[in-house]
Amino acid sequence: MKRPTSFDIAALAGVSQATVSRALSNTYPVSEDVRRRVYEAAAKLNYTVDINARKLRSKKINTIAVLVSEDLDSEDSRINPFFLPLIGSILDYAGDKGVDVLVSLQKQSANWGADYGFARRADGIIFLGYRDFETYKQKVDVLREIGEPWVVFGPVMQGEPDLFVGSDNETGAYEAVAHLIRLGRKRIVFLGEASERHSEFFERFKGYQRAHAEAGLSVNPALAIDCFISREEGAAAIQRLLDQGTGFDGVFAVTDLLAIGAIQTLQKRGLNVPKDVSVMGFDDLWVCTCINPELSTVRQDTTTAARVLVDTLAKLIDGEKVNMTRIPTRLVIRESCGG
Amino acid sequence: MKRPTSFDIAALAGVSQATVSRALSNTYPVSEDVRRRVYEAAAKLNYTVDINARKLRSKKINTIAVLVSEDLDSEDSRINPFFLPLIGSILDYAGDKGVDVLVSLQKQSANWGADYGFARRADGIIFLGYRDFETYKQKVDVLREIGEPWVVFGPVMQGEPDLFVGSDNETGAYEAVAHLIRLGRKRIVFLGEASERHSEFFERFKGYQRAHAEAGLSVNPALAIDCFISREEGAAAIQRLLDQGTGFDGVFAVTDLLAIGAIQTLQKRGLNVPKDVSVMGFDDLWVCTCINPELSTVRQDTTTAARVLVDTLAKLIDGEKVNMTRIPTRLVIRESCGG
DNA sequence: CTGAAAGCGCTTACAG
DNA sequence: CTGAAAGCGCTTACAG
Repeated sequence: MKRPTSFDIAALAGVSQATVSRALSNTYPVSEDVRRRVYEAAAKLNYTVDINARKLRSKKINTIAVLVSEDLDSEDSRINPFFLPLIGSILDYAGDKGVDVLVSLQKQSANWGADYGFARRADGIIFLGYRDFETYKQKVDVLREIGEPWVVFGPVMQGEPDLFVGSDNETGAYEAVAHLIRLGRKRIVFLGEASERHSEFFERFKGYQRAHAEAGLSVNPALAIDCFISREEGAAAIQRLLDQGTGFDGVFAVTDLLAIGAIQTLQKRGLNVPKDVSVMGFDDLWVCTCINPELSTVRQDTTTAARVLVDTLAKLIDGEKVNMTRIPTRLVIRESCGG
Repeated sequence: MKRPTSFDIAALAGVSQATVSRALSNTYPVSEDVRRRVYEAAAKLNYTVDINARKLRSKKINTIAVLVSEDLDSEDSRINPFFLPLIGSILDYAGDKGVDVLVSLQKQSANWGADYGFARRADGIIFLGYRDFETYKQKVDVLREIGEPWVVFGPVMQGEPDLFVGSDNETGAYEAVAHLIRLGRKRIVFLGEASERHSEFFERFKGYQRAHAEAGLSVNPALAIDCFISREEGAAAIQRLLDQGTGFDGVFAVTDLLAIGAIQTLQKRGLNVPKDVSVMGFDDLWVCTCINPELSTVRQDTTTAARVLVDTLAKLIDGEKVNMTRIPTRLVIRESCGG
């Protein structure tokens, strides 16, 4: 039983093949009577348009690729948990728009050739993942050369002054740290990488600085702990600090994962959170309300982010100009910071 | 600047277009000299094969669709967290095999037409998500009719005696409950749906029963609490039990999410886990080690599951026979069950 | 090992 | 609103 083609439908409906195509694609006016006959014939033969022929002929692919970079830090999950609801929302929103989504896990080891292949599987690419600037730059340069639209969530991309989709990291961090200061915390650890290689974290560091400056507090360099984003690194960093005897009464972590690692170490060392140390995270993973004490954090709005990413990419695909979009964050106060 | 075609490469390399195709697809022998010239020309023009033309002409799609059913229970995440590492592993493994993966979130509200469209976007479909049997049956019947291969992770599908890919739920549950009994627990709650509508949970109930039977213990029907899979439902169920005054000293939950909800309620009511009540989950989400006490659980092997799903689907696509596959689970003992 | 040619199943000007 | 016809960019018998 061969799969039916539009010619089979045409024969059954008593119209030309071209008319079948027009009726089924809803692009040209077709008489109501013909339309019904075509749909009935299609239903009877279980016919669906061959998507590959349509894509080839129309030159519209109607598919976006989501390239998620593998997260080698974490123990078992290969994708950083923050990106999971974001991917879910992208699937959701793209689904509503009738756009297919190809998802690919980008291994650190993989050469760019693999991604490059996406250039004709999708109209554009969304990059997700905590990669440093250099990694993105390489990939993005190739895409620029072949004229393939792309967008990254998170970092500010050099050489693309108008293109930014990400949270308002500076304000989010500022509000979080200002809250800790308001609670009376004076020696607040900054847990994360404060370098321009990861601009989203660097912006959070700037918010941390501004909150201190506005409160007339100086930033103690010994409290800025350079580490990446996993729970293990958060735990290890706090352990080091404790071992050194560096005193602190607050922790602002650039990810919830780091904050959770910090809390686990603090508790293991007999310290009370939030009594002895207030802890604040960033992201608002669903895990925040599973742990004890529940984690205060800066919520990133993944639903809005997904919409903005998909819409921005759609504009780029259509050759339109895009605007830099900073998505507002929201401070979520729970048990871990006391007060 | 128009995108180059195989004719452009042919002209540049001084061969026929057919030879370009053969050199680039690695399907027919081509002389080394010609091969090099073709690859050089392709590289120079940034050429990649048009995947849509290839798919149309060759009739090989080389793509699988992962259809994840939306999880309406949980507060924010749209996909049950258990499926996340499984999806990650599918992306990983399929990527290694050179197969594209189309991921789609299936809304409960959506009509089947949406999925049906996948029939020609992908060679086959992997279903993921906790849906009851009736929901799957409907979809699967259509696929059977149009001859599209599919596979579901979890439930035993009626009418497909040879097709099963899932964890060995009965044994996993048996081992978990037997462990609780060995610790001296005698009144163990079964938290989850013990009905054939969800065969994976029903199998876990059978394991719960067998562990009791082997220990010479009778199963108390008042301790089998019918509830679905979210944290909220787990919390509410335990609350009801406590309010009723039904005594218990152990909880076996069919998902970690339920177990976490149970622990939160127990602690809120002033009970100590594991001193007063031992709690055991199922899945081994990464969250298990974030909470306090860390959750004992039955680990489902998502890496193996992903391989088996992709390989089984590949066999079905090739028209081969498949075997029923029960993937072994592993009991992971942590703080929450004491002992 | 290579070339000339047919054709995969659609969409879309071009006419009417 | 509808039909006849061209053609999207490949793969793959068919010959040599």
